[in-house]
Order: sequence, then C-alpha cells, then structure tokens
Amino acid sequence: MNFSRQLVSWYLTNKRDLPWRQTREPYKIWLSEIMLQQTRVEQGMPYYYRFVEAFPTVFDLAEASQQEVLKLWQGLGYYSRARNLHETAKYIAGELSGVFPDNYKGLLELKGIGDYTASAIASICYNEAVAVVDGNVYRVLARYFAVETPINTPAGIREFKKLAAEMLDHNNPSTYNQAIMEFGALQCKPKNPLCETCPLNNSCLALQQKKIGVLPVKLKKGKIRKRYFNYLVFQNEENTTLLHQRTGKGIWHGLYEFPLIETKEQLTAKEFLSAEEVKAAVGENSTVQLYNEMPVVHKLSHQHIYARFWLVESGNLSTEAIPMDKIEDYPVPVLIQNFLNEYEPSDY
DNA sequence: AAGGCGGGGAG
DNA sequence: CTCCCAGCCTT
Repeated sequence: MNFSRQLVSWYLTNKRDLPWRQTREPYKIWLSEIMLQQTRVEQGMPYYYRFVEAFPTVFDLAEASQQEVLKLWQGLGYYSRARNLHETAKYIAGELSGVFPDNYKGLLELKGIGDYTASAIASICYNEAVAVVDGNVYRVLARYFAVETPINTPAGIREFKKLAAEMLDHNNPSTYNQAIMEFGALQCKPKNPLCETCPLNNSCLALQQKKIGVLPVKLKKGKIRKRYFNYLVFQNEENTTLLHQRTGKGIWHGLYEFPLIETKEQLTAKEFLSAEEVKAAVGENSTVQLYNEMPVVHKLSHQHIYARFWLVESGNLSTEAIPMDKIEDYPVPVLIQNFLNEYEPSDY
C-alpha cells in the first residue's frame, strides 16, 4: 500500500499539464486514450487538439465522413484506430443518444476499446476501481516487484493484470491509474530510469537485484518483411491523376495512394517496363519516367517498403481522375505525403 | 498463442 | 541500429 501512496504523492507534484487532464468528459478522455495507444504523448498531442477543434462532441465526430476522419488522423498510424473511433462515435450518437457507457464492462463492448482503454475511461471518468495495464504499468510493476514473466504472453498479461489490481488504490482509482502511468513515463523510463531520485528506490526489488536493465522481459517478435512498391503517378495536360483507396486487410486500410504495382524484388527499369502488368496499367500511348532511381525506404514496425515513383505521361484518364490540387483532401500514407511534399510537376 | 498494424523519437 | 510508445483485433 505504501507503493500506491508514494506513487500518488509523486504524481501530485510531478504530473504534466496535459489538455485531457482538464476534463472528465468521457468523449475527450476516450479520444485521448485511443490516440495515445502505442503513441507518445508528444506525438498525439497536436492530433488531440485538432480533433477537439474539428469535432467538439461525439455527434460532430459521428456526422463526419470517414475520409474527413482519416485525413485528420493522417500521419498518426494504426489507422484502424481512426476507423473504429468513427464507427463507435456513430454508434454512441445514434444508438446511445450520445451517452457513453459509464462502466468498464459496457465500455469494453465498444469497437476499438480493449481492456486498457475501458479501464482508463472507467477509472478516470467514473472513478471505477479497475486497474490500467499499459506499457508503463508493465515496466513499473516488473521492476518494483522484480517480475521476470514476459509481459507479452498470456501468462504475463494475466499476472500483471492481477498484480495491478492488487496495488490499485480503491479510494482514488482515477488518480492512482494516472499516477502509475505518469511515473513510468517520466521517472521509471525504459532507458536510463531516474533511480537516484526515485521515491521508491529503497524498496524496488529490481534495483536491489540490479535487474533494472533487463526488466520488464519482453519476447521478441518475428522478422521484418521487405516489399517493393512501384507507384504510377499519372500526369496529363488536364493536370489530373489517379488515386486508389486501399481496402481489405493489410497496411494503410482506407487510405489513398497512386496506382500501385508491387513486385517480389527490385526490378531494373527495363524489366519493370517490359512486364505485362505494367504495360497494361500505363496504357499504349504513354511515356514513363522513373522519378527516383534510389528507392525511398519507408520503415514500418514489421515491414520495410522500398518505393519508387514512376511518372506516367498519358492522355485523358478515366472519369475517376482527380485534379492534382485536390489530392490534399485525401488521406494518404506518410510515404505518399512525403513524395507530394517534394514533388513539383514543373520538374517534369 | 501468434501475427498484423504506423510512425516517430530516444539512446 | 534497437527498442518502445496511455493496445486492439483477427486468426
């Protein structure tokens, strides 16, 4: 119990002044929690401001189009979060009269809300006694109690959830949950934790056992897949081009990109241009020029994408063609946005 | 139980 | 380069 009181005490004097700490509105807490999943506070903050500005209430978010929502989310990654956010907003506005479930169990039913987020909203907004377990909590508990169970296994998840629940301050779940997370983010950091000034440094088992550097234990995941993307940037006298929306499974679901031809390996320009698939895609009376000889390397968590852009000068395009100056209305991957930022049609 | 899903920052 | 971030969903 001393553990919990120390954390809360530390929190009250060290907490950051974050915008979502100014409110207990479930809509804004929900918004912040979804955005901060696997995302640093500094990275999510500008997006939070933009969303609150554009969609002050769950009804505003519900009434927006998916394209608007994805566009505002562009660059934040894990785009299923934005799609689920939008779907849940429509559900709450339409089916629940805009009122969020007021407990863990009810929140857990919502799309995009898992154990962590349901616990966070329930405790922060309604002071329900449910413990959050995020990356910070894993680290703080693993170190303080010198728990060596890998955190990314079912056994580890169960063990840490139980431990977190035991340590929860039932008198103030909201403050305690935020305290342990903030403590993990600022004091008990992944690298170079501030053990010298830590209020728990006389009782931390990992510190006593010199295991700070190896805790928490996390099993490594698989290898990185290499992919070779060839984007066809159509151009013509009408200054229009083609964009396709990605559908189905895989990365960037719902986002737009230029027509894509993926190859198993890096082809030479001659090989690429002589491929039947490519000739069919660019058409008969077109000239094709490779924009970047050196592929752009775009690194994702589990994929490395080697991207080349091919400028295709062609005649009139189909009716689905988009004016070049309208591209900015479409949500696109950062890889595409970077190209657009650098590319000037006058270069051609 | 394992894999997929972004992008960026720190060390 | 590796690690990891206020995780969730699907298979």
